[in-house]
Amino acid sequence: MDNDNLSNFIHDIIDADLKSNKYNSKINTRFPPEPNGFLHIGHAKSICLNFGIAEKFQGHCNLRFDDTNPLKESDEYVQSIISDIKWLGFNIQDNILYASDYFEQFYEYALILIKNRKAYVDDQSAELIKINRGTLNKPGENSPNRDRSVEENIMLFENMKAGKYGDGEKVLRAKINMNAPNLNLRDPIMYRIIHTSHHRTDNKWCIYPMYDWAHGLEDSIEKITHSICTLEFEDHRPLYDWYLSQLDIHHPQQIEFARLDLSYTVMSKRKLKELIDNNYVDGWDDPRMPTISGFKRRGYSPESIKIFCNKIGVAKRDSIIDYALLEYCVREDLNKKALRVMAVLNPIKLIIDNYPDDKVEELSAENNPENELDGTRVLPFSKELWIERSDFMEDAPKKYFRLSIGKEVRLKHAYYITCTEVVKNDAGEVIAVHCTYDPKSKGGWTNDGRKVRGTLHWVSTQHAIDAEVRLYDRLFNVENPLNSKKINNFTDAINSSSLSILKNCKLEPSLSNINLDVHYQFLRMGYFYVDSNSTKDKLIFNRTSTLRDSWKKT
RNA sequence: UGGGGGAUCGUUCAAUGGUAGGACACAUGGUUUUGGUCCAUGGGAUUGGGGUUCGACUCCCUAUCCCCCAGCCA
Repeated sequence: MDNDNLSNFIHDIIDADLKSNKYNSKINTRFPPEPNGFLHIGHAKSICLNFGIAEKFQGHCNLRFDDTNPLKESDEYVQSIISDIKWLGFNIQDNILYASDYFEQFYEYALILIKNRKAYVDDQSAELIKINRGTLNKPGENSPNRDRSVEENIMLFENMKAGKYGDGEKVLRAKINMNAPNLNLRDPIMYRIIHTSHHRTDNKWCIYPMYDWAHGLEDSIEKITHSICTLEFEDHRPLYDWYLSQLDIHHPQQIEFARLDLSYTVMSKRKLKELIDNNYVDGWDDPRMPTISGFKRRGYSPESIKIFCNKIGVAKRDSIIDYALLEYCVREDLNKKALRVMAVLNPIKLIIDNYPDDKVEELSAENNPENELDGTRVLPFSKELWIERSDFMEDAPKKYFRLSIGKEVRLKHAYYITCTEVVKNDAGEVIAVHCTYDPKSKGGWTNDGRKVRGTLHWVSTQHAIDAEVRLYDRLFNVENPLNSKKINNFTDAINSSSLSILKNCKLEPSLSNINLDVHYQFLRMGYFYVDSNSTKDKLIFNRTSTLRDSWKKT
């Protein structure tokens, strides 16, 4: 990945900081997910940004779990996040950290703020705190508990920690300014009481730090230099800075960028979970999901995701990236590495009348025209073949290069054939096509200068293996399901045909010894990848993407 | 209408007072044993109005539009 050439406004800031020796020339970043869901491609953007900066500037990037809310988090999510980041190819062996490992330190820091009269325990109910916070246009009102003595605050805070109060009975608040125009500064809550066991600290704690209190401290403890987050945290930066200044500890610079949004999908963990919970998709790794695990199962390569993340750029304005760009990136990568094979998805029979009944020929086929090193394989050829239903048409339009009666086409790697006759069932559906072949065109070529435009893929019926193939389309019918005038709820825009399952597909026999981790190109049909639920007895392929198709029916 | 951000081809990212450029998408050709790949060509943008300047996407004024914030979520 050549990200040395990458640049964006954050790189510019770092360049300037390096020049002024702001952080002793050591650059540290972090990727801080909350383990409350699976990672999606928006996270991949952040991962590539943060790990990419570490690579480019010879620094470090930590994976740090922001596990400050036991109500929503679990080890299952921790494990999925680790595995997704490893799959993307970033080295995190020694860099997996947890906010929960710093809880003791956070507590000590809180005591310092209390002693400096910068924090107090508040007994007000959640409702009251909300009311007294004021509104966008109205200033807040001081809590009656705001001026408790240091001693009383320490005692109450210790009691909070010791579990003497129930959930919501007390909170620790920073004493800043209830009149601040920035709502985040109106005595924000630092600790709340939650009597729930935590996936790592178990029942050791019943007070848990809020994001704003914890995040800067985590960054500071880890000696992060550039704390990169998304735009909605711009309003939180004054608070981030306030906590660190009060404590007078290492002070990273928070920088905000616009999160990734992709057309025809949704990107919030909450919405994705809603799709799962309501059975619109099969789970976090459903191949239609914009999750890392979804893309993996769909057959995207980690490289294609990284190419994409580096191509979309980093800026501060809200934008929606065209899904077509993602598809371009996966095609670009897979075109180089996918092994070409032949598979007929919607089969009809092709009978070569002048080919000997029992003869079987072994033809040689290249595995990848983009890479000679991928070698060749052997294809069995015989009198009866499967071809694609859409490759025959009775009344073909002018520019149809495929099969219709009287027309000659090439069978890839095999022979020229000319269509002679079509067989239909009682319902008028085509069930078989007859043709003759030209024995002199073996390998799919003659020297007589004949022009044969169409080339079809095929599979010998007696050698074919069966498989199920799953075709995927966009999950939503509108570009921006969360903000579309055409619909009320985002689920109204779900594409009801985002999945279609083909159960009668015929694959060339070389696919019987399948390699699970290989990306295939089914010739002329697209890129395909073995599904994780595939078995020896029931082979299942997912279509990663179609090929670009410049042929448009009139 | 309190505060914080942001407006550049259809989409997205650049241009840091000096020829508005790239990528994707689209269109048209060429090559081709995949209607793939590859190659070439084309159309297409500075939110509006003023100002400063030899020169403005960039600086100033003004108007407009969009996003975020009133969780004991992150």
